[in-house]
Amino acid sequence: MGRRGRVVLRRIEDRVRRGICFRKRLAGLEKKAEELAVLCDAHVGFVVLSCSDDDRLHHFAAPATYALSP
Amino acid sequence: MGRRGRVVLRRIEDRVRRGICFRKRLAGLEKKAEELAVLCDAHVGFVVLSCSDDDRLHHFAAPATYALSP
DNA sequence: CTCGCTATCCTTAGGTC
DNA sequence: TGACCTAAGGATAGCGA
Repeated sequence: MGRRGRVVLRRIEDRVRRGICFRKRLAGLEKKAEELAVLCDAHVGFVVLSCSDDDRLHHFAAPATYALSP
Repeated sequence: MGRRGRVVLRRIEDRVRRGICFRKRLAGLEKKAEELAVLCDAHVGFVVLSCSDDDRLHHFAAPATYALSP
């Protein structure tokens, strides 16, 4: 189990595997974006347009932590 | 060395540490965004507005891999 | 298909220079 | 200040159910 090798930056040709990867990584990106917003006091927003999985537009926005101290 | 404990989702109060964390995580987010774009054939773009580090707007955009096969 | 598991790779906080 | 190093926590590909 687990990942076999290192990530190769290349389009995943298999449709099913690409779709699964898309959903998992989209969730991962949201988490990272939120962490950046909270930990580092920044507004973060992103848009993802799936071209060959669900052909949909996904978006996410996280406000910065309410500035308590400078 | 290495990280000491788990990441606590809370604004980092120390200005220097927050700034270092911001730059590292911004770079990490860019990498993740590009991987999502390439691996999963999606357009990805994001905007980050630093509220207390450099007070600047950072942006990033990655085009999907040119659709070779459906 | 979706969910949960986990070995494996990746990211990064804290440190040094 | 920035670049580099490393341990450790975190993300995730492949599977099983």
